[in-house]
Amino acid sequence: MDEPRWLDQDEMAAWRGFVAASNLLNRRLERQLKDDSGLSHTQYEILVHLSAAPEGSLRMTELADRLITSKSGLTYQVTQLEKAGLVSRRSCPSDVRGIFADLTEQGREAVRNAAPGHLAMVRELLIDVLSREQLAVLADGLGEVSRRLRADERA
Amino acid sequence: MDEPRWLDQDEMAAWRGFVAASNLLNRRLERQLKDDSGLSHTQYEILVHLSAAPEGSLRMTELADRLITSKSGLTYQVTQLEKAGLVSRRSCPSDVRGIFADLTEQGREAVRNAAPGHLAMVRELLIDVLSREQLAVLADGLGEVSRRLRADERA
DNA sequence: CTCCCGTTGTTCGAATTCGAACCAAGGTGT
DNA sequence: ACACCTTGGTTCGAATTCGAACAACGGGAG
Repeated sequence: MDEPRWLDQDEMAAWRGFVAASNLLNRRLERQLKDDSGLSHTQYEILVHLSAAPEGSLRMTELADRLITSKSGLTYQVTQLEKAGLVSRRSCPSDVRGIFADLTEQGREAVRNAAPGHLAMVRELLIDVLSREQLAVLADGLGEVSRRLRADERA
Repeated sequence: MDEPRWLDQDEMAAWRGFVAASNLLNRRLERQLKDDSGLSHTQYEILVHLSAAPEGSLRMTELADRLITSKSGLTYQVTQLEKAGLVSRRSCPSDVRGIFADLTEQGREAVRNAAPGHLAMVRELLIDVLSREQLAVLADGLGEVSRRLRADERA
C-alpha cells in the first residue's frame, strides 16, 4: 500500500462542492417533485426519457442505461408507474424477451404537468446561479467525466 | 401556469452532465468501497467527517448537517457503525439530550485503510479527468450552489 | 440442427432511506 | 414556579434500492 497522492486544497474543494451540491440538489428536487406532483425524481426521469424517445417508447434495458439505475430498480419503478397508469408494458414483436415501456397519454400529461415546477427549481438552484462560462465548463468537464464512466462500464 | 423558460442546449448539457456524472460516480464509488473495505459510501463519509473533527467527535445533529442526510438516517448508520466497533456513542455532559459520536481507534484504522483506494478512484474518475481551470470553476460554482442551498435549508 | 454463451427482464431477500410521530429536556417570558 | 415553544435523537412504517440468482430466449460455431 503506497502513499497515495492526497487531494490538495483546490481539488478537495472541487470534490466536496460536487458531492455537497449533488446531495443537496437531489434532496430538494425530490421534495419539490413529491409535494408538487406526487412523483419521485426517479419516476419523473423515467417519464422524461420516455417522452423524449420516438413514440414515447423504449426497451427496458435501454431505459435502464439512460437512467443509470439497476435493471431490478427499473422493473420496480415501471411496475409502480404502470399501476399509476402513466406507463404501460408491451412485449417486443421481434424479440420475445424484450419489453417496451410505453408512455400513456396520462403519462404525457403527468410530465407536462410536472415539468414547469421542476424546471423552475433546477433553474433557481443551479442554472441561474452560474454564469454562462461556468455552465459551459460544467457541461464540458462533467460531460467528459460521464463519457469515460460509461465507457468503463461497458468494458 | 405560465410558460416556463425551458433550458437551452448549453443549459441542458450542463444539467444532464451533472446528473449523469453524479449518478455514475456514486455507483462506482459505492462498489469500490464496498468491495474494498466493506463500507458504504455513507459510512465512509461519516468516518471521514469524524476523523476531521477535533477529538474525532461530533454531535449527531452537527454530523447530520455536514453529511446532508436525515437525522433518522444518521441514527441508523451510527448504530451500524457502533455494532461494527468503528464508532461509539457518548452522551454530552452539558446537555442530557445531546449525543456525541466518537471515532474509535478501530474506526480510525478503517479510514486509514479505506482512504487510499477511495481517493485513487476519485482521482481517476473525476479529478484527473479535469484541468486545473475546470477544477477551479467547479469548486467556485458548485461551492456557491451548495452555500445557497444550505442557506435556504435553514430559512 | 444442436450446443453454448450472452442477453433480457423478473424475482427474491437484505439493506438503506426518508418523513412523521414521538419523548425528553432546554430555554424563555411572565 | 409555570406554560410554551424549540431542539436533539430515536422509533416506526412505508418505499426504494441494489446485487445475485433465475428462467427463458437469441444467435452463432461447429
